[in-house]
Order: sequence, then C-alpha cells, then structure tokens
Amino acid sequence: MGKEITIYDIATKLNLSAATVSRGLKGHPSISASTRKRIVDTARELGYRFNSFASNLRLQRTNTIGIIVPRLNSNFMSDAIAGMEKVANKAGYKIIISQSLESTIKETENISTLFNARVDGLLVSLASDTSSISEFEQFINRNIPVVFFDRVFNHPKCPNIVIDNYRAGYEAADHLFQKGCRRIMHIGGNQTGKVYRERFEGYQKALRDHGLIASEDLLIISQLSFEEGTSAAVQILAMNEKPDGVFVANDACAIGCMLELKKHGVKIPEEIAFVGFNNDPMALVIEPNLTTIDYPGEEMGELGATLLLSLLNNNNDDNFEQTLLLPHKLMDRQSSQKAASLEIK
Amino acid sequence: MGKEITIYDIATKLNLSAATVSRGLKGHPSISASTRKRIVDTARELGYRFNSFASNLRLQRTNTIGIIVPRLNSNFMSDAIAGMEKVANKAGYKIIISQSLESTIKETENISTLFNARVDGLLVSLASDTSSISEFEQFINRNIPVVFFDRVFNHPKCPNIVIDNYRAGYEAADHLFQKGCRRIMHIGGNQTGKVYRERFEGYQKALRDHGLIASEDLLIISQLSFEEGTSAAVQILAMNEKPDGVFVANDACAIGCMLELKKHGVKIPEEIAFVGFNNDPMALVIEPNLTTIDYPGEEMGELGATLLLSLLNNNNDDNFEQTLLLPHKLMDRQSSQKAASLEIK
DNA sequence: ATCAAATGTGCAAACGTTGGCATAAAGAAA
DNA sequence: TTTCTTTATGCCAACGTTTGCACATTTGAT
Repeated sequence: MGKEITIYDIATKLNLSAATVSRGLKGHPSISASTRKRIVDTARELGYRFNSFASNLRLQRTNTIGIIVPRLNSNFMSDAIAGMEKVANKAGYKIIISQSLESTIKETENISTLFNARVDGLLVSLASDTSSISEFEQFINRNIPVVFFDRVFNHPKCPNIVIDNYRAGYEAADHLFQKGCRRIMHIGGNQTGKVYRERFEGYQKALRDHGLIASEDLLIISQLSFEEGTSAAVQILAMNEKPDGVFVANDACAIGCMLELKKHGVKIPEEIAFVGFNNDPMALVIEPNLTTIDYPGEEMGELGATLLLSLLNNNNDDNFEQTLLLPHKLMDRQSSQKAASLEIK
Repeated sequence: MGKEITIYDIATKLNLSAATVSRGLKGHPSISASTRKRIVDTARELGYRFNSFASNLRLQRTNTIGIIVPRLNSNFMSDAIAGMEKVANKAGYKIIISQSLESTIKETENISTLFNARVDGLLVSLASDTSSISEFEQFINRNIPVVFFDRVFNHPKCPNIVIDNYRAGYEAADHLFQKGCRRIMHIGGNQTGKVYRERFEGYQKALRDHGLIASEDLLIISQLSFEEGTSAAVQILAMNEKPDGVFVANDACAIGCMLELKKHGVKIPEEIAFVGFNNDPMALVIEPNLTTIDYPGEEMGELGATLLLSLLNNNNDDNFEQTLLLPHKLMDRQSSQKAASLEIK
C-alpha cells in the first residue's frame, strides 16, 4: 500500500527536475540518451506508474475512444470490436464499450456517459430504431469525430463504414431466383435505419428485374430475433400460397424460422429455400447448412478505428471519403440448393 | 467549439466561490437548498460538464472497474458483462473491458493496461491456461480488490463466484448413466485451471460411483473449439470400442463433434448420447437438441459487480465469503434420450 | 443584551503532468 | 579571448476539482 511514485520522486532521486523526467519518459529529443536511460531505469526500479488523469487534465484529451453498439454478443460485433481494440491499443488508446441493446433511450444514455467521459472520438453502430442523430451533435459541434459503422447514418461530418447492403440484398434474392424460386419472400428488420431498408430494397429490385412482384403478403418485418423467426414460420404455415424461397435479413431469425418449418414437415430447400445474412456460426449447425451473406467484421473494426485515429491526428477536416464500402460474399450452402433438387425430380 | 465551462465560470456568474459550486453540484448538506438550485440551473444553462479527470486526480480514484475475460463473444460472457454493466452503471461506475483471447500473454498485457488505467477494482475470468496469478499481486498489494468469476483462482484475498463445476460434471455423467450409457467418454478442456478439471473430476466420481472405469482411452483433452469437436469425432470413429455416451465440457465442441459423427452415419442419441455444457443458443439448433448444463450468466455478472462494489466501499477487509456458488441446471433434451430409444427396440 | 450553537460560504493548497520560456554549459567560429 | 550556436536542463504556471479549516452571519437561549 506504499504511496504512488510520481515523476517528482524520480526527479528527486536523480537530482533532476520533474520536467526533465517527464520529457525523458516521453522520449523527448532534447533529453540526452544517458539521462533518459537513468530516468527510465529509475522509474522501473521505483515502480512508477504513469498518471493518466494528471496527463489528461493537463492535455485536455483522454486517449480514449468510445464505442456504442447494439449488442456485444453477436459474432460480427465481437469481431469488429476485436479489430478496433487491436488498432486502438497499438496507437495507445483505450476503449470504452457500451451497448444500446437496440434501445434508442439506452443509446442516448450511453452517449451522455461517453460525452462526460470525454472520449476523444466515437465509433458507433446505431440501434435499429434510431431515426435521428441529434444526440451526436454535441460531439460534432465540438469537433469530436464520430465514425459510424455497419448501422450508419448519413451526416456530412461523419464517415460511414458499411457493406453494400443494397447489393447484398439484391444478390441474395437473385441467388434464390437462379436456384429456381419464383415466390420469394422477405423477412426484414426495422426499416427505420438504412441497413435493413437497403437489404429490402435490393431484394425488391432483384424481383423486379426478374419480372416478379414483391407483394405485401410476401413481406414480414420484425426485430429478427430467433423467436420471431419461429413466429414468421407460423405465419408462413398459415399461408394459402406459400413462398418457395425466403431471404431473411439475419441468420438467427432465419434459423428460428427453418427449425419451426422443419418441425411441421416442410422440406428445406426442396419446398422452401433459405438465404440468411451475417454468416453466424449457427449457419453451419443448422441442417441444411444456411446459405448466407458473409462480411468482414474484424476488418470493418480495424478500418473504423484507423479512420477515427486519422481524424483525431490530422485534422484534415473535410478530406475523407464519406462512405467506405467493404466487400461481402454470398456463402452458397445447402439451404438454397432448390435447383439441384428440382432437377432430380 | 466553445471553451469548456468549469465550476469557476458558474461561480463567477453567481458571485460564489468554486468551492460552493462544487459542493452544490455534489449535493453537499451544508449548501442551502436555494443556492444549490441556482448552481444546478446555471450549470445546465451554461452547458457545464463535469471533469472527471480533475476529480480523479484530486480524489485518487477513478470510478472505473476493469473487466478481463477470455472472450466477449460467448453467450455466457455477454450476459455476464451485461449484468456487470447494469450494476456498475447504477453505482456510477464505468467499465473497461478487455479480452485475453485465452492467451496468458495477452492477459498479462491487459492487466498492465488496467493497472495503468488505475481501475478501482477488477472482475476477472481467467484464460484457460493461466496457472499463476502473480500478475495480480500488484493489485492485491495495493488493496485494489480483485474478484474472480467463472474461471477462478483461489487466493485468500480474492472472492470467487462460480458454479459447482464438480457437481455439474457429476450430474452430466450420472445423467448419461441413468439413460443407459455404460461407456461414457469425456471431452474436457485445459486442465490447468480449476473449471475443466473439476468438471472432469465430477465425471470421474460419477463413473466410480456406478462401478465404471474412467479409462484413458475414453478421455480427450482439447481447447474445446468447434473444430476440435470435429477432430474428436474423427478419433471416436477410429476407435474399436466406441463410447455410447459423451460428456463434452462445452457446447460448441460437442456440436462440432456431433455434426461430424452424424455425417458419418452415427445415430445420436441411439448409438452415442451427448451432454454438453453452457446452454449455448446453438444447443437448440443442432438436431437432436443438445442436453446441456445451463448456468446464470447475468446473475453471476451482477453478483460479481455487487460484491466488488461492496469491497470498494466498506473496506471490511476480511469479512467476505471466499467462494460464492450459483446454481446450475441440467437441460434435459433429445441428445441424451438413449434409454427411451433402447426401450423401443 | 450577551453568548453559544448552527448554518452557509470562502480561502488556499493539493492532486501529477506538461510545455513555453529562460538559462547554463559546452563547443565552434571569429 | 570573445561571441555565437547548440545542447541539455530547470522554473513555473496551468489543467479543474475537492476539502479542511476559518470566518461570517443568523438563530435561539439565557
């Protein structure tokens, strides 16, 4: 429980001034190599630990970046956060993580917490029903950079890092068409944000391009949970004209739906083919394995953090791309192989 | 980008001293209600935000607790962390999270990061191959409380929050026995830490109690990943005398194993029954649904945070339970219903 | 009217680090 | 030797909050 060692203690011991010790520790060029070495050695010997609060107070910056995400426990998110942590750590930044749990209210609370924690910048993936980012204005007004990823919002000052959800939605629906589906259903997420809306719009476009109609009764909007997948299946089972293919905007919901349909004897993919989204590990557990859209979580996290750090350092205010697109990939698996099974018949 | 407002600005505006403003903002009893109101109103009006660095510097505490976990992306962990965040937030604490990714080296780095961040306390679930907690001594020596949960280590100064892994292992193996298994295999995790060792020992005891032998060839030790489940299946397929039941120390590995066995035509549970551990969401996706041990993540997180906070506030140095046990529960599902299928035959 | 107690507020120092500016010492050019 | 650089270090104030102690004012009791 000994007292904390400060640079003064080191200075006293070496007959130097605190300023010299501070500079020595920081590798300032005007300190001679020999003095620097003595300082560093003594610091280690005395068990000195840097006081970031004093430093933060003095420098008016925190070397901390805040992260707000809908939930931590998805595969994508933990990859993304791992990527951010890697980049941030290397640059000497700490991270503070908070979850909105898909609630705009909780999100607002988190924003103030991070505002009061005086993070130097923010990496945000929005809750699905957030329809305005006015809460972020307090950051933007103070020139604290805000970078959105995955669940983004267009704002002239805030870069976005996303995949092309429109294109991915298009590809998913097109894939089902290529496999022989003609009544293609969509189970989509909250349409307030861009992500699920774009996936839906891509799906619609694909249908139109193939001369199909994206009719109302082939659309279910939900929160995309596993349980809501089950409910969606119940709805499907009650339909007179069932779909022959379903594009679900995330894997958990797709799997909940598939399990329930299977339980009622529906053959997948023969009767109904499925395409999901996210490439969740569960997609390889469900039988048949789920065709889904994969996208690079860790890379997105790294890119987001890198971009944020560059905004923090070079204050090239307007010299950035508004939107960065990352590639996605359709993982073609058994849940969509209807064509093959049709050929057999 | 206006300058930050400080208590001095508020004080000047109201013709008070900074000290009075500070006390007013904190609700100190010696400030009259009317003055307090004026202070709070003016603070809001001016857009004052509390400077926690100055406060931390002055008070020598950070109102931050550090969390170290093996990985964020398991269902259990995100529940546990959600529980911690809830409790910590309510008490006005921030949390800093870091992952060891099961590496003792990365864990050590995280420990120093959090040490330098001067967290007021630590909530830790150890990496699976951590065999010594000497790195934590720097905290313990300074009377910074360290609470272990789930993956724990016995240290007289550090409370543990766990489930009874020994008993759970016993119950899992016993369950398989009750269902008719007589060659019960165990796929266990790293035996360095207590968790997987205890599950293994419980399994051994159950076998002994039923007059069975836990022989070497019925034991596989691995990192318990999904992929290692696949390898385990390959080993099983190569065995002369195959097991008729397998207790796997986590669900991901159990599921990897089951999928591979099914691919080779092994009937589950008829030929080989399975019991997993963790109650991962995947356990309800695999067919047959996996019998597994469920335990309360969120509750464990809440309890851990509550305990840590109580250690921070009352410095009742020695007045705590060394080990807190939380209840677990065997979720009896299809993957272990061998007895029923035996009866049919 | 006098004194004691209670109430409300201010003063000033401390927390540990940092960076502009000043200065001392040493070497180089005249 | 004198003057000018260059190099290495020290001085000092500032960052914003907190708190022990002192002080002033009010209230109530005698």
